[in-house]
Amino acid sequence: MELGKTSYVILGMLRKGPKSGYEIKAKADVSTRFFWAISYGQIYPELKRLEQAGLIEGQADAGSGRQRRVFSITPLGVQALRDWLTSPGELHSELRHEGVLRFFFAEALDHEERVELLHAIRAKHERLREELSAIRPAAESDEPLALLTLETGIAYQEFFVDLCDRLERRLAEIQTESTVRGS
Amino acid sequence: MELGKTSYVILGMLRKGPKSGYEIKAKADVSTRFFWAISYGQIYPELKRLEQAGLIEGQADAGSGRQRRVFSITPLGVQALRDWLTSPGELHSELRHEGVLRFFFAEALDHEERVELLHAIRAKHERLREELSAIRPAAESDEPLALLTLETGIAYQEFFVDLCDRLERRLAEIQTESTVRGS
DNA sequence: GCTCACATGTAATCCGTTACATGATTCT
DNA sequence: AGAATCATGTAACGGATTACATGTGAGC
Repeated sequence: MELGKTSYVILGMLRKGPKSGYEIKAKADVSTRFFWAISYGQIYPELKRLEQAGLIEGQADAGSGRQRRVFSITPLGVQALRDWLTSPGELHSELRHEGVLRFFFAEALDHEERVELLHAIRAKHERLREELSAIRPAAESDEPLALLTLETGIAYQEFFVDLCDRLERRLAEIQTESTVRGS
Repeated sequence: MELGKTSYVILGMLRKGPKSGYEIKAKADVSTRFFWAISYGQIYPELKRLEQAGLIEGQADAGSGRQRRVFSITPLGVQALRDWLTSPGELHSELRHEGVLRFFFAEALDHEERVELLHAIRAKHERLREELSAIRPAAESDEPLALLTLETGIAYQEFFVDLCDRLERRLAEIQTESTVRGS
């Protein structure tokens, strides 16, 4: 069976312990979401596929009062996860960033509007940074790599915040130049 | 008509001057690709749509020997571009980064394998940084914002290169701790 | 003459989101 | 009693990639 990256998100989450589809989503929303998002529309069908392939096993949850299926990873699943983690070849990575895209085309704007754009981008990343910082205390008891990844996420948001500040200064220089020369 | 971000990439490119679909792709491949990629499969159908909507105009190219259609942006198209550039609301941004994803799940690996993973991620971003640096000289004569955006791209790749170095050091600390304690 | 870059397009497919539908349990 | 959260799923849709098909012009 062909496994997509999403399958590995699920396998990886289950390797940390048995979980329901709902729990997988909840955990992903405070961790992998920031560099690999997944949705219910993928999770439930994929759980079915992975079970059929023998990589995970589901069982009706007796313990909790709720009616839910909890999935555990099988040795076969652990092997599939490990194989992916160590497989050579292209590490897929892509970014879709409307803010930078707009900035690239901002020659069509005037100075004021460009600055506003940078402020909007900055605000967005600051919000994300705070969101991640809020998660941090809960992650401190976690596995060390999960915490390192979270810190990476925070640093990533900070990169963009600092970037906006830098770009605003550069923009001011450009503006002064053209004003002095009189355009 | 509904315009997606891809439409604005095309409008933005045409605002810098008339171009064929092929040229739009070529320009995008050395600029917007790094934060908003587009493919031929989107470009040609979209050119048709934009022309029907009156946002661009195509004309058979007489000048060059080749048979191609060159598109120009119309005043309506410029307005649509400006409207998008200044529109408030969510700035879409998403990242899909297999390297960080793997690192998050690297608890399933041993120390050696984790370091190898970081090296692979680092190598990838270093390659991208060099790719962008190679483009730079050609962009120096360009519009200042295009150059600033390119520099942003270079800084972005550098962020990941530095990140890998930092993570490798952190990994070494973790490894030493657990070795000393004897696990 | 051959190869490479220029040039345009479409169809199949994949991946993922969104919206919807449904219902149980826990908390206030 | 009512709201919020837990919980599972599917169908429609949208966006984008890939592979394929086809042909021309320029330079070696």
